[in-house]
Amino acid sequence: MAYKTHNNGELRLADVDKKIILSGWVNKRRDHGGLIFIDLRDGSGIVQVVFNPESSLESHAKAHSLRQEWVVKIEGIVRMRPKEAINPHIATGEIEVLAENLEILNPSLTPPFEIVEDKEPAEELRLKYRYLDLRRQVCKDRLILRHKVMQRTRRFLDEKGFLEIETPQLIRSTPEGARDFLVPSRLIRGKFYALPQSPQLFKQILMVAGFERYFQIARCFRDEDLRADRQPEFTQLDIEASFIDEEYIYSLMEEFIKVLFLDILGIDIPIPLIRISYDDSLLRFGTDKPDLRFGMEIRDLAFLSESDVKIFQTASTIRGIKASGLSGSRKEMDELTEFVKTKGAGGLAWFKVEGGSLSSPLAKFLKEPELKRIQDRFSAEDGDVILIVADKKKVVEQALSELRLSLGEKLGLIKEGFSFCWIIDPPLMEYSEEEKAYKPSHHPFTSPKETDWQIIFISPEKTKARAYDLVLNGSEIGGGSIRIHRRELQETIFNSLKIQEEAKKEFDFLLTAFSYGAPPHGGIALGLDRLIMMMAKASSIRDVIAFPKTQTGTCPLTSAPFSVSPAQLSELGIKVL
RNA sequence: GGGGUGGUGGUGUAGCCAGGUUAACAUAUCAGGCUGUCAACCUGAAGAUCGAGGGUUCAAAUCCCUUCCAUCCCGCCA
Repeated sequence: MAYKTHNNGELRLADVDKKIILSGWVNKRRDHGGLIFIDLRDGSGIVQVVFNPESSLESHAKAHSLRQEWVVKIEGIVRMRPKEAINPHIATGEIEVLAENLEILNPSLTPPFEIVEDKEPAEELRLKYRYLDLRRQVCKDRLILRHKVMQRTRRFLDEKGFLEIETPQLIRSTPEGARDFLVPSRLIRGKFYALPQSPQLFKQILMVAGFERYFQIARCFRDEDLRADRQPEFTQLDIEASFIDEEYIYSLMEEFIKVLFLDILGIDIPIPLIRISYDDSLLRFGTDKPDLRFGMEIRDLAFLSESDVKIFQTASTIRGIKASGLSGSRKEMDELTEFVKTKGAGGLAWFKVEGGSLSSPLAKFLKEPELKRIQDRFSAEDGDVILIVADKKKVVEQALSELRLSLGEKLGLIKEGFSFCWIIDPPLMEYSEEEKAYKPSHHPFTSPKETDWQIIFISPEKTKARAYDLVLNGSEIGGGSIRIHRRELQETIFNSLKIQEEAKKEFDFLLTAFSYGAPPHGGIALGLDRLIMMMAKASSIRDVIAFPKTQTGTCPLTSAPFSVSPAQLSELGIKVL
C-alpha cells in the first residue's frame, strides 16, 4: 500500500495533471463550508490540498473533521491554481492538489502549544514535547545543517587520509580537568568507570600505535554547570596526527573551515586565518577569545602611573578603550561605571573629547601633557569618550574586555559574519591561587616551546606552550597542541605541576606507551555543537541538539535523571546517602 | 555556591511599581455560518484556585518571607 508517490514540498507546475498520493500532517485547515483547504506538511515541505464537494462529496465531508497535526493520506490530482490564488510565499504556491480521496491515518490530540514557525513557548514545554517542537521547519533546518556539517567533515578528513576510529565511552577516571560523570562497575564492586571528557589519551595512544592520521566525532561528557553554549554531553571533532607541527594543524583546519563554510553556507572564509599571540590578545582585547568583528582595541596607559592621580599611582595596570557614539552624559557614565564594578573593577575613569581637549572630573588632577598623551594614544576626536580602568592586570583585562563587548553591541559595531582567528603561544601553565600550585593552562600533555623549555624550572608561568585555540566571533570553538612524546619530558612536566606521585599512577599507561617509541604528534579538537550553533546563528547550543538538557541537567521529555530501584543499587553495591 | 530576569485560561502576553467591581488581550479549543483561502473570515460558547507554601491586611495576582521550575551570567568548564 503506497503512502506517497511524491513529497509535498517538491510539487511544481511540471506535475500538473498528475494523479498522485501524498501523506503527511495537517499543518493548517481553512474551512469555508463549501471549499476546505488544508496545508499538508511532510519532511519536504508544505502543499495546499483542496476539498471540493463537487469532486468528492465523501472526502469533503471527512475533511470537516480534520484538525491540526492529524496524519492523513490523500489521493488527488495536481492542478494549477487560479491566477489570483497563487501564493508566492511558499515553494509550491503555484499549484494545489485537488483531493479525490482522504484517509485518516492517525488523529492527534490538540497540541499543548501552537506549532507555528515564529512562535516559541517556554523552553521547558518545547523540550517536554520536543517531537512537536521539532516539527517546525526552523528546528528541522538546524538539525539538517548539523547533518551536513558531519557528513562534510567525514568526507574532508577521509580525503585527507584520516581514519575514523572509535574510542571507549567507559574509561578510567583521571583527576585532571572537569568533574567526571561516573558509572559504577557491577562486575568489580566498588570500582567506577568515568565517561570521557574527551578522547585525549586514547588518541595519543593511537599515535603511538602508528595510526598517523586519526579523527573521531566523539561524544564527550563533563559534569559541570551548564550555559547557553555548554551541555553536559557534547560533540567534539577530535583530530590527531603524527610527524607534524603547528603549521600542519593550522593549514588543515583552515582548509576545513573554508570548505565547510563554502559548501554548506556558501560563505567564503579568507585564509590563512590571522594569528594573535595569547599575550597580545590579552593586551588588545583583554581576553584570549577576542571578538574581531569590531575594533575598539584596548590601549595601555602605563605612563599615567607617574601622574598625581592616586588610583593611577597604585594600580599595577592602567588601560582604556575609546568609544565613539556615546552621549557622554553623567547618567551614561554612571551606568558604565556600575557595569565595570560588577566585573570586579574599582571604578571607571572617563574623559570626553570636547573642543579638541579632554574634559573629565579627573582632568584637574592631570597635567596638560598627560591629557594630551591620553588623547594621542587613542587618536581621539571630538565626541569620543575614553574609558579607563586602573587595577590589577587581570581585573583590568576582564573589565575592559566585557566593557568592549557591551559597548560594541550597544553601539551596533558588531558586523555580521564570521571572524576567525588563532590564538597562539599561550603559557604552558598558570599559577592557581586556590591550589597553591601550577596548573596546565591547556592540559598536562602539551609540549613546551623548545626555546623556552629550560625556563620551566626558573619561572614556570613564563614558559610558552605549543598550543593554539581557534576562536570565532569571540567564542572558543577549538583548541589543541603539539603533545609531549618523550617520557622524560612528560615526567618533567608532571614534576613541575607537582602532581608527580598522583600522575605517575593515573597516567602510568601513557608514560609506559611513550617508552616504546612514540612519534612526535599533535592535534586539535573542535566543539562541533558550538560551531554549528554559530553557523546556524542560533542563540543556544540547545537549538542544534535534538534532545538537549535543561540548565539543571534534566531532560523534560524523559524525566532523566530519575531514581533507580533499590535492587539496581544493591546489585552495584551502592547506597544513596 | 552567588547575581539578574521570568512563572497569570492549552499557548503567548497585559495587569503587579501605586493592594479594592466579574483578572484583560491575542491565539488555540468547541459549536454554527460561509466555494478561493493561505495569520481565512463572521457569530457565539467554554476555559484561570495568578508556580507552590506561609505571612501582613477589612481586602493580595499585586506587599513581605520561604521554596520549586525555566532562563541568562559569575564561579566552575585541564
